[in-house]
Amino acid sequence: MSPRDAAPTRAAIVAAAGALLEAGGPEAVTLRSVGAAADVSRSAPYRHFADKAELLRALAAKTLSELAVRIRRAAEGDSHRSRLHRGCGGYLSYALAQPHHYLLIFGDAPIAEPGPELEVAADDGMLALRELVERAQADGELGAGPPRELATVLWVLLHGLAQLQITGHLHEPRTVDGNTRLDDLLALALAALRPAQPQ
Amino acid sequence: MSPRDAAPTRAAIVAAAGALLEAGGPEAVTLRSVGAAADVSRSAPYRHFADKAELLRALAAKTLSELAVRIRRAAEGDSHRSRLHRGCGGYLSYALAQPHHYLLIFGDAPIAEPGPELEVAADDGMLALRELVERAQADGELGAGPPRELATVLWVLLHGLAQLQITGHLHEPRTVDGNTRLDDLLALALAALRPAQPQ
DNA sequence: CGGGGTAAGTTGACAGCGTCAGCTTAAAGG
DNA sequence: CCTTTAAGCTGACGCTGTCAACTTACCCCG
Repeated sequence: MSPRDAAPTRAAIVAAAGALLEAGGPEAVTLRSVGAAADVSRSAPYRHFADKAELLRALAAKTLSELAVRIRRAAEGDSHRSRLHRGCGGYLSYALAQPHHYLLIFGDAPIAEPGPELEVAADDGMLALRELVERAQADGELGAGPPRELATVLWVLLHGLAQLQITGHLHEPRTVDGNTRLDDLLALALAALRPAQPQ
Repeated sequence: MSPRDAAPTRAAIVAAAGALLEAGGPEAVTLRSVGAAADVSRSAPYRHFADKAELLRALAAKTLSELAVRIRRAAEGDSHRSRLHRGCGGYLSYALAQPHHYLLIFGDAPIAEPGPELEVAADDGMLALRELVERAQADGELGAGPPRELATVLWVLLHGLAQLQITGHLHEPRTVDGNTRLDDLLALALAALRPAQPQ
């Protein structure tokens, strides 16, 4: 093996971890299984990452930047729903399509040291939401207020929906009856945020 | 030991698990440490619970019912803030005071089989939020809409705030500058939900 | 052109985890 | 008093993340 081309092996390890996470959830991602899937030994990742956590952080950064792309792309669509609604729908559908990846980013485990890569991705994600808020305010779909903080509130709402839906708490005992779908909750929330309905 | 008084040992085990969780987080709660703290051996819990997960579920039910109490108690207070605001503050302050217990209930781990105890507690919690919504609607602090679904939206918002604050994502890169506190975000969100501001 | 130097990769080992099997023990009932 | 029953204990297993020591293959410099 060559001491100069460490990058491809590193990429293979991250890719293998991502595939295992998507297929079998967090508990399927062990260093041994990742090594086997990337055709290296169980402790080869330690040459590229200090830690299992650091490996997962590399995965999280990739997913997070993808999320921002999805929000913007969804907002540009042309369904009958409002632009704000489309952007939020993009957030949710991406989160629900890759639940394990989403929870890797915004789940329980606190991010000890974000690292520059992850910070950039997180900033871009928040920027995408902020753009959404500013356009919605211009369109009169959202009331006045500081866009930065309103974007955070919107994020909090979307994250709550995504996380509770993924973990199944939204369906649990009888909080949401079978007919109330996630998208209806989103519509209801956005309607409640709409300012001063002109009758 | 007596074969008829299994209850006290069971209670001691649950209490020990709760104390360990609060003190040292989830990874401090191992069956071995729980056993040691309850003065039994490492596998004694298996006489009372099928599983480690079942032990934790017993803990979750206790915490969840306590949460409903806190919401109602906080709503009855008499600060200068609105009743809705006080109730929401009660939810958040309880979640942040016992972050590990909160994440045990509403964190990443999906609840496989809730069990009747947990269902009752969850129903009561949602009822407390629904009462809050209905009173707020009567006071004109919240717009019209189905109380049940609006309570779910409110819960989603509160959970998003609590979970992101606990995990540290809210403070992360630069989503919320140092001065913006959690309570300000709550106030902003509730203000955005207030219908048709006069003036 | 050949021998270090360097870093990637491998294997062996360790402690800690959840969990199960088999044993011991103590209290209750006939 | 002796049998039954269930609580509790110890030993063991496979799994995990992680580290240390070793091997190997490539690059650079003399």
